[in-house]
Amino acid sequence: MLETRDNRNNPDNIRDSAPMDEARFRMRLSEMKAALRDKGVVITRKRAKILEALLASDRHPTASEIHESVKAFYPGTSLATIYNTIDILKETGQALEIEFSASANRYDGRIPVSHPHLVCLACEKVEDMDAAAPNAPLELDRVSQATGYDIVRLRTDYYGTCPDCLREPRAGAPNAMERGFA
Amino acid sequence: MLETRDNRNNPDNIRDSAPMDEARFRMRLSEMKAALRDKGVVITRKRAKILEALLASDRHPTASEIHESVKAFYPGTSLATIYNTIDILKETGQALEIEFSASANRYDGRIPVSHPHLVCLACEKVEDMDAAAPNAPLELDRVSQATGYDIVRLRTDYYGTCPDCLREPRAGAPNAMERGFA
DNA sequence: CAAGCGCATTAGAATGATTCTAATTCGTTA
DNA sequence: TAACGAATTAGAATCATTCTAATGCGCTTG
Repeated sequence: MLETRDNRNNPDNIRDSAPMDEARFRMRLSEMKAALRDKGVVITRKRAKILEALLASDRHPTASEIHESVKAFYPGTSLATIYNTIDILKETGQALEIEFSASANRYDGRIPVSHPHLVCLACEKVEDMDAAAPNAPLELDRVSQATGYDIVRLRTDYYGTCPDCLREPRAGAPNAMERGFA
Repeated sequence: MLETRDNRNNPDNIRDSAPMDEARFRMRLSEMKAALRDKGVVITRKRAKILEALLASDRHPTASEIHESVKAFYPGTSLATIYNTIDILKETGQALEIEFSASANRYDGRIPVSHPHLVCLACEKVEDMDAAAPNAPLELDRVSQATGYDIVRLRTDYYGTCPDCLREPRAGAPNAMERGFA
């Protein structure tokens, strides 16, 4: 019966923060490397670590978070290298940049096509939301048709307070909303 | 017959860059002033000019564009005052901030509830898109229900090249996409 | 194996939007 | 008119990101 599949009120139906399994991790990693090689970009050891750091984190990491991870293996690594590699990933469509003006940009290498995010204004967590929901390519086409623009990507993000922060509002820490994070 | 109303392929159906008429301008202006007064905020002459500058422009102006407008009337005005006033507008839900990390934030005082935008990566134009389309409050509720978040606003923006820029690509100017604008 | 070329990487300076600071001025009310 | 609090100011500070110019490293070719 249909009823058993109706789980619309189950948060897990639409929030997607599951850790990436080993198989998917490796698959995505070689996909990314292949895409870079196709562009004539050399996969150095540092660059490989950057890709891994990006994929390993379920936090939609910032450039400096990636930097920290990579420095654990290659202490001499410069932030500039992280930004350089991220630029290449963006150019090749292998990573998504989620821009913020009041805090550092976040990066998504796991799902490289436009998809919605949930952003917690209190703890600055960024989660994927139901990656399958809107069919991005279709949507880009539809809007291109309707507007005369040549639309290449879209951004759909929901801002609010996550369940964790609703449950235990941190008395201490200055909250992100006050600091203008959005 | 229905056919005459089917203008889905007409760009004007979904792009909304019409200038604001006098009546709507004045209505919105007093709405904003009322909202500020309710909060105990004094409407000084400078603040009034800031609100007007924000409403008068169909560009979704930056803070410094507003600053320039206001300085035409009150030359001594400081940028800090613009930012202060914008902050109050944000707090009272009277203006929307559209954040960019690679260029200045843009502000929308005309339609203060979440609605989609079209962003041209070449000329950095920001247009409203069919303001009526998704019912934001409803959508916030739906996503709150589904995720357990308390969602307070959403961002839906489409990035690409506008019809003008598709027609005449400017050979000279460094294009925004290359400069990382998004 | 040696030489040379070009990309990768680096440290640190530069940039630019935004926020902060501490002092001054303005508006309102008494 | 005095006095208080809010508004405003110039300029310094901040912070993520980009730029610069020099150095290093890995490949290829001879």
